[in-house]
Amino acid sequence: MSGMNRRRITSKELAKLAGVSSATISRAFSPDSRIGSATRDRILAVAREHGYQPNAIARSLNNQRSRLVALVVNAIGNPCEAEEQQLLVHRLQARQLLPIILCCADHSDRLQLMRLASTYQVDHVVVFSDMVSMQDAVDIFHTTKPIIVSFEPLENESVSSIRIDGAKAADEIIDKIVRDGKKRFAYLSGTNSSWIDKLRRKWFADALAKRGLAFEAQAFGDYSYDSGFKEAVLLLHRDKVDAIICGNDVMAIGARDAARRVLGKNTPDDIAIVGQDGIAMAAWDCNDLTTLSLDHVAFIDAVVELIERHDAEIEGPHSITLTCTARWGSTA
Amino acid sequence: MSGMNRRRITSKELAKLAGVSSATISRAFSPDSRIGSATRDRILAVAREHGYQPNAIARSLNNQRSRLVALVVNAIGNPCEAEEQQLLVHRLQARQLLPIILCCADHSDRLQLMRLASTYQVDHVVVFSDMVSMQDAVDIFHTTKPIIVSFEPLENESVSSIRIDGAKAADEIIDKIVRDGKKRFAYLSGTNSSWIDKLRRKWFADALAKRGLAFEAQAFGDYSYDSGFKEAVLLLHRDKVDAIICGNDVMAIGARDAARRVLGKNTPDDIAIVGQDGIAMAAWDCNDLTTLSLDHVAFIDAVVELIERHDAEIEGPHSITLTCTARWGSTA
DNA sequence: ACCGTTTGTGTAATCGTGTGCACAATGCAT
DNA sequence: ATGCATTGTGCACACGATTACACAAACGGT
Repeated sequence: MSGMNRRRITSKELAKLAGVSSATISRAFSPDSRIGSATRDRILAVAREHGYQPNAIARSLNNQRSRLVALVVNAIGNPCEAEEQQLLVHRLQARQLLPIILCCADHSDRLQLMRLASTYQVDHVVVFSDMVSMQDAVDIFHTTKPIIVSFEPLENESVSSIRIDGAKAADEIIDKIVRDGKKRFAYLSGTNSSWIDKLRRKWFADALAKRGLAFEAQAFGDYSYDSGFKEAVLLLHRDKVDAIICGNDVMAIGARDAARRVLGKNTPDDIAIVGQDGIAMAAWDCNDLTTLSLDHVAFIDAVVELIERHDAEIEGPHSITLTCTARWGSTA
Repeated sequence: MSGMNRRRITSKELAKLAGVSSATISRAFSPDSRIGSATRDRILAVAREHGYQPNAIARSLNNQRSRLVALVVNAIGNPCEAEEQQLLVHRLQARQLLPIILCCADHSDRLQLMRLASTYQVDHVVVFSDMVSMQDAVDIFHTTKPIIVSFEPLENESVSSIRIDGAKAADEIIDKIVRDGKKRFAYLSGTNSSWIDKLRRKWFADALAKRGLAFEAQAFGDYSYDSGFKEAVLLLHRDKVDAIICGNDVMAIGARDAARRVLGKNTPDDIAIVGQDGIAMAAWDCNDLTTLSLDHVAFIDAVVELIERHDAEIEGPHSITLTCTARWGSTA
């Protein structure tokens, strides 16, 4: 039992050992299939003894279903996505689906990476990353309708999507900050080219416009703590803003640290800082961030619902909309 | 080109379209194989036109190599592992290997999960998690020698391992804290049953013993911020300790917050707090943690080296040892 | 005793590639 | 012109499972 056997036993060999045909072996492992219960028990016993498990690769080839799911993400470590990734992986595993992670952030040729995954005949594709275009995803996985996490309405027949709406929550947050007397707002983007970032910014810009205000400055980071820290120093020192809306929570923490450490300004009295995502870390005592938050569980529920709908071969694209809420901390 | 075609084209169909046999199609996609360059160009053109890519599942079945790698981890979100996971996934992708994540933390039956992955004939297995035993990993992936991230010397023929040694760094850290006048030490474990945790604790316990001291209290958390916070309150209030060594950085941050918030004690004057892992967040200005740190890049380099050695079919187990270093912050 | 149905099993085809072998065509040296 | 090495291509089988079909055995009802 222990140690390393060079080769894995096949159904045909097991068949010989159990004195049956390989078809019967297969049936022993298919829950509802015509087979004598005595035979099944005997086969399972012999199988266990020899460490036999049906080869999923061969089964996938025959079935035309791999039970693999491609998850296209920006990065793994980034907490904004990590909590959702963790939840989704858990839900997939419970359904006996295996996730293949495609990590876009540091891979030079994202399209080639997606093509590689598509050759593995993945059953589902979930695109979390805003670094790949919807059209590329559709073209590359042309037999597998992708599920796109989108912030804007996508009108594409070949895509199911989850839309996220934070307009109302952004309005509440801006309302509070303006009533607190802040006047000069800046937006700290996570990237300079992503449509997700553009839409998030629009939620806050609209809320400001409603009150006759606008962003007086804008900076571009890379969703990291360090970039939040560095850009905030510039915004506070050069542009003299007194409120910074950040593209995610991690940059917001960096910005808060920069304000406190470099300029000696504290939240929320001297300046207001707002994050986005609602990661667990934002609620830690040392951070206590005000943030535009999304219910991660509801979010992943929506993804799973789309996957199931897809599994059941219900035709047509489908779209689910989720709304963000404001989570209040002591930074705004 | 755009939109969704129900079925994927096969090599036989493409063969008909290009006026060759399916064997020639296959050769067109194999870099060094005897084929006329004119034929290859023509085939690749037709393939591109029809969106043909060879089916990796079928190829794997034929090749006996899947180019899939199973990564057995505790969780995805947990920053301790996330940085390394990110690095490793990047390196794998550069080698055209696809990672399948097995997430142990929240899955009730970890062994079944590993068995599922093993049916996909993964080429390599990397076990990061301390929640599965070495023997289970060897038994389940009996044709695939696993690579185990271990903290103790493993003498098993069927395993390659990476050992991590933090004894010297722990000694340096304890030395500093003792010279600062601290006397009552506590250890805050991440789990109550893991051998990784036991060994980490031993590094510090040995360093204390060398100075005629010992841990006066021990608590068990779950590697999370909240558990660090809660257990630290108990340790400080009930056991009156003045130094807490934590099983990872995240719990250390929780403990620091608890000390400051609940008991009004500050580091490093009133109490000393030490983390482990050396995650990026530990170095953030708001944390500035003293921590037993591991060079993540060197660590992943070692993993990749073992994978390559395994790929080249170099026989025999191999083991690489890495040493931790102390990273000084303002908490101890 | 006969017929229809149900049950259990084997045979053989299939999924889409890769590759050893055979063989024709070409190039080169004598 | 002959012999030999090289190149390019097709045929056919293997990889390891699933499953439609066929068929024998068992069973129940009249």
